[in-house]
Amino acid sequence: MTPSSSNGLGLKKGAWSAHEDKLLKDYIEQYGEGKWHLIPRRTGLNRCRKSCRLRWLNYLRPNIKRGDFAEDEVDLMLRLHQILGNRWSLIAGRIPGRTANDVKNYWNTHIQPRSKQQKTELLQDAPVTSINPQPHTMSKTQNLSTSDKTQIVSNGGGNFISSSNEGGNNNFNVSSLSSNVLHDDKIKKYLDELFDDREMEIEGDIEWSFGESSAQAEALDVVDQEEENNGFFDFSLDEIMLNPMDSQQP
DNA sequence: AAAACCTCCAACCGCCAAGCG
DNA sequence: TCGCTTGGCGGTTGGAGGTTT
Repeated sequence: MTPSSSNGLGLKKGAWSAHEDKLLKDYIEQYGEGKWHLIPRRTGLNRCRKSCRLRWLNYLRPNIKRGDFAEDEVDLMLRLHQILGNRWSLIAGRIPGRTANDVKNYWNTHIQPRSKQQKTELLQDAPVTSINPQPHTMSKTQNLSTSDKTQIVSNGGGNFISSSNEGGNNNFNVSSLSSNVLHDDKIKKYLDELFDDREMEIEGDIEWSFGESSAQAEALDVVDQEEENNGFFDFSLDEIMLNPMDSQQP
């Protein structure tokens, strides 16, 4: 990535100049976000649509917070990552003023190295005992409405989700969310399905929509409530650091 | 003072899903 | 149904600037 280099199509790459920033900012203030493919044509910017979009989202957009992450922001990030994994855009949508790129960069530079180091030390100290997850069954079409008797509980050692749909056979449970069982493909698949389901509008009172930032916040308020009621997040930062979901990454 | 090394983060890349004709 | 376009995302890169030797 050399500054002011260009690709085969003659599009400029590398760092943005103040003039380019102004062109992009002026355009979006006039026409709004979206229609990224029109921006180079209308502004004369010699940049691809992706580059324009990224520059706006990560740098030019108003209310973007700069500088170090505050302790509460890091805390929130860790908790959300515990639930969502590397879904940086969802995590960022929950941390005001921070972009997905910010969150991802912070995680990769500050948290990941530390957690890996701790994990290595842990492995040296004691052998890891693999915990087999409880068998679970779950339908992709399972109704996750509030009428379900869904319980999220913590037992101190590990964090458990359990649920029972009294009317049907859709019983499932996940044990030790924050433990090494996350290596297990079945559990990972389950979590993927779980969150995929939650991203859809679910029959009932909860509207899970991760499309817009405000909606994301609303969706995750449910998680906050469960935290308050059930102590789902009753674990310390150090515990989280020992059990990151970075194991999900290939 | 300067070379080597390290850290941070802006930007790029490739992939995927949705929308549309 | 298929192929194309577009928007969006996560992973990765590499240059700039800071720190250490």
